[in-house]
Amino acid sequence: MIDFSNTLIEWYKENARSLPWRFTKNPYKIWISEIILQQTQVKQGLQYYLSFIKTFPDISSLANAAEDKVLKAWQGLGYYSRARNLHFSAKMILSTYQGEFPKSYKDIIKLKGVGLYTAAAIASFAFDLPYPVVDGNVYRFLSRLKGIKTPIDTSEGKKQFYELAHQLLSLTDPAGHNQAMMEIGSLICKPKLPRCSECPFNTMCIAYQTNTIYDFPVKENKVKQRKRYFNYFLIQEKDGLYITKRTGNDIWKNLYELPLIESNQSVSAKCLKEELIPQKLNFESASIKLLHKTKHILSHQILETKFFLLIDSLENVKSHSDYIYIKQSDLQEYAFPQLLLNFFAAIGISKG
DNA sequence: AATGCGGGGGG
DNA sequence: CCCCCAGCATT
Repeated sequence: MIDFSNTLIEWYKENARSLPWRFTKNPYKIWISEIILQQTQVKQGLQYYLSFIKTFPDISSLANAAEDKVLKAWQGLGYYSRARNLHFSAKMILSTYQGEFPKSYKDIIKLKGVGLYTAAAIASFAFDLPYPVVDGNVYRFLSRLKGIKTPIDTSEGKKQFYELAHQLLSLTDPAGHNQAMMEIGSLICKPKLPRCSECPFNTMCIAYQTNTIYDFPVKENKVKQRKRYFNYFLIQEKDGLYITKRTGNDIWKNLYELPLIESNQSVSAKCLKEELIPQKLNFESASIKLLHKTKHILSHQILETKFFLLIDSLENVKSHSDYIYIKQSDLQEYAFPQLLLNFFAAIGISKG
């Protein structure tokens, strides 16, 4: 296995991308980068990393911030529980570890939002500890290299790939080895059109040698998408409008949005005006007009969304204690889901 | 073991 | 349209 690791690390030295989190041993910065890069590509995460570090340069600045500010820094990136967990864990490091980032794998993995992959990444990159990283890139690379057909999304598969990665891991340079495993998966052993001719392992790669690269990795789980119907209401007053905070265990928890009625099918303006708005918002004499219509795709939900301009008496609006009146110019102070940002941009009210 | 959680990109 | 991406928490 020494040969494998040496070849891998040599390849990495020649081909690694220059990325900001690769020039630091600061566990805080490495932590932030790893959380941002969960299920997120480098191209999309890079700017968020730079601005996040600028806004929250260290553990205490993150821990002492309001959650709204942390979510605002995360706006548009998705999987917002990552931001909430980062904030929670920063406070936890302050109170439990006196502000010093934990140095052992067993303490690192106790942080909320840090699982097997991220703990191994932080432990190896920041502290040179010999824990193997197994992410999507590594699954793909190793499954092709060894011709492993165990589905990667089963506990048996996870165990098998973790053990293989552990067995291959360099003990002299676990950090470089781990970076290299993911980088070769990302740059060479890509899902589509992998660059096998440039791969230093092509002569020993089972998938390449048997011309079956697209048979790997094997996955079992099928994702089903749920359809939902959102009806949003733009309620304007003077130079401002009403927004509300999403609570509860659903998408976009703790982000802001417009007053909403969710229906179980597509509904007309007439139906909203005559039935749903009186029923759910208690507005008896609202007049509404369709402004914008869109389909927003999440990985697991399809949101058929309509936006209406709603006009009603001020007393009715104000009776909703969870509606917050803000000036349009203050929209940028609040974190909105991408769906709402798209709407604001489409009708030209402010740039969030 | 199964499910929920965003959003962008590529073929 | 499809699948993929530096995963994790909850149940």
